[in-house]
Amino acid sequence: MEDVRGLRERKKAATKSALSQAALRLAMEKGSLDAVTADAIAAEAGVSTRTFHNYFPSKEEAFLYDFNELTGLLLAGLRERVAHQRVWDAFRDSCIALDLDNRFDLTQMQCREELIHNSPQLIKYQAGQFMELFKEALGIVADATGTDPQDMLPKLLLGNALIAMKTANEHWIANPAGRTLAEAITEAFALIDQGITGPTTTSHS
Amino acid sequence: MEDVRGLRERKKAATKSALSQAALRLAMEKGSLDAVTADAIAAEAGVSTRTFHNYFPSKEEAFLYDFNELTGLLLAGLRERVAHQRVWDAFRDSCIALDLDNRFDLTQMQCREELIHNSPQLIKYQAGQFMELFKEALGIVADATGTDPQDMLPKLLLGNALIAMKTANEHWIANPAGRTLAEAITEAFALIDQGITGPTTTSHS
DNA sequence: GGAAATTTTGCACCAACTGCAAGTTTTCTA
DNA sequence: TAGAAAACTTGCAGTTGGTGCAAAATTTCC
Repeated sequence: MEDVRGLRERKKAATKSALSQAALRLAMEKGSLDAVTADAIAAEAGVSTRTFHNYFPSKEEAFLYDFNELTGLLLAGLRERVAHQRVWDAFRDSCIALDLDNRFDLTQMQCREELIHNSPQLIKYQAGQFMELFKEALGIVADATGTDPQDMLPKLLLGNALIAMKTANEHWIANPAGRTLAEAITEAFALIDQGITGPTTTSHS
Repeated sequence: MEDVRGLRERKKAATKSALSQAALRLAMEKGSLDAVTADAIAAEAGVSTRTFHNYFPSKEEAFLYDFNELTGLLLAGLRERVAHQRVWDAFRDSCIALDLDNRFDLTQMQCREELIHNSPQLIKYQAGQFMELFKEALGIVADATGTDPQDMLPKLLLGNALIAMKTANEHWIANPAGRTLAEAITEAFALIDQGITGPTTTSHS
């Protein structure tokens, strides 16, 4: 009853995961990924430093590994849904379908969030990954709808969707009581949907 | 007729600017900032490598120096306008008031844009600076309107505004013919204003 | 069982970045 | 204006990140 993939493939996936986990664990221990060396991560995972760098170009990439995997799932969901839904709804539903809250432990998500926001390096890397996500999503939308990816409209639409996703996630992680992540996402998308630009005015007395 | 600030301050500003310019010039020469060493930038500006790192923590920061200065201006504009305008309009008008197209040479802006989009490192750093801009803008809005910066609404609003700004800039730089940057910005903000989420649907035949 | 393909690892190397202390330059004050 | 105080520049040593290369170890496939 071996896995379909050979031993080699399974081992590679295992070490990659082990390295990512090690990065996460050590960062939580030290309170910051910046305080963790690539050497330490490799040692924790039981491989050489050189091997660590065969798998990840940097410790930040290792730390964000499964976040990065999720963007793959998100894009796959988008690709599928965009064929028979408005782009906006397709993106929202793909976010919800990720089922983040059931996939990960809440306290661990909170921990990761804090570690990211405490490390300038991690903020940059995560932002960079968002940029890639944006670019790929733009390609998908352009393919599906025939719009020019150079146009402002699809960029604005997708940018807003990304903002909605990120905002909803952050907000729910910081304040998970009383509603599901799916509800938070729905709320964020609905807020933009009904025209976000008006309401927040200054309170002239 | 000396500057109000002493010689020392002027010299510091001059070297900082020289270093930034050197980074830009060398990156354009080599076709990529990644191919330029900190040593080379320091040499080009006529200071030691160590001094370079006294001014900038990385070559990326040096490259993005004036971009970063602009965010200061943008935030100042926002702080001022938000007292008597809707946040949305205040942000848009602050963007326009930056007067980017008159402040910089178009071909140089195009060059910078290309260099950034060809360097994963620069993309990350720029994205990181956007994050900081976002955070500071959020604080300003929270102060001015009394909204909680934890709420989703101001985050969504400001996120959308940032997206609009970035999209308009990119679009105008890639396609400056026939209209001013201010018009492009106005258009982008107007597109979101009138509800961006609906129009782009798939074209079921 | 053993050759071929792939992975792991050590090693050498370059580049980024920082702390520290000594040397320079600017500023301030008497 | 001399000269002390403050601030800036620089070189040096050291840590870390990251890559290319070739040898050793492992897995795969016939």
